Amino acid sequence: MDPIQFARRLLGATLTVTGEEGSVAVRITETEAYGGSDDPASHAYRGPRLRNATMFGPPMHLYVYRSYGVHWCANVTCGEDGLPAAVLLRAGEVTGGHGLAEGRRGKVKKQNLARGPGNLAQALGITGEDDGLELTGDGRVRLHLGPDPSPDTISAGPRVGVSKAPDHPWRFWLTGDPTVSAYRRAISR
DNA sequence: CACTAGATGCTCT
DNA sequence: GAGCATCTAGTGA
Repeated sequence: MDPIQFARRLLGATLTVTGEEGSVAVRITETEAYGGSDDPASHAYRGPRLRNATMFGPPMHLYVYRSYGVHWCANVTCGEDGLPAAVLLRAGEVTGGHGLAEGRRGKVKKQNLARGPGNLAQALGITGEDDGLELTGDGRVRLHLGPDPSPDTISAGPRVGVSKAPDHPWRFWLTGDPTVSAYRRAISR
């Protein structure tokens, strides 16, 4: 599927991760689309590498990479087998397993538990070991798509933290949601 | 509140 | 050796 369409489709979806300590569920409120050889900001732009192998695999799988040495970031692949495309999960609202999420994140406001890609992955307990997991089965990580969100609740803007292709408005979020990350405040105005 | 700067480790040049 | 799909603490208004 086209990553841009898929990024919008993922808004409002619920991602559940079950570990030994229990489950944490997150309602996704912010996403970013990444393509393949046509997207200079994508990890897949320069072709397949060890790190991005999952992006070239089948759709509806979890692609996890390490960012700035310390953080994990979670993506959902959406391209057919061999065609790289993925959607980065940038922020969400914790809807289940608050205690577990708080234990992992430390003392932060509830709305900030899964605010930002690194924090979202940490609250859910996602690490590099989860790279390549299937999302449609009943495994450790499950994605539950909700109804297609109506377009007038979605805002779009340039992607965050990306130096290339800044003119691509491929970041999407639910308008006005308090859990959306705001490092680069009000962009597309 | 708004903004800046540094930590941190892996990947590619 | 540079450049990151980042986060937090700290400063100044």
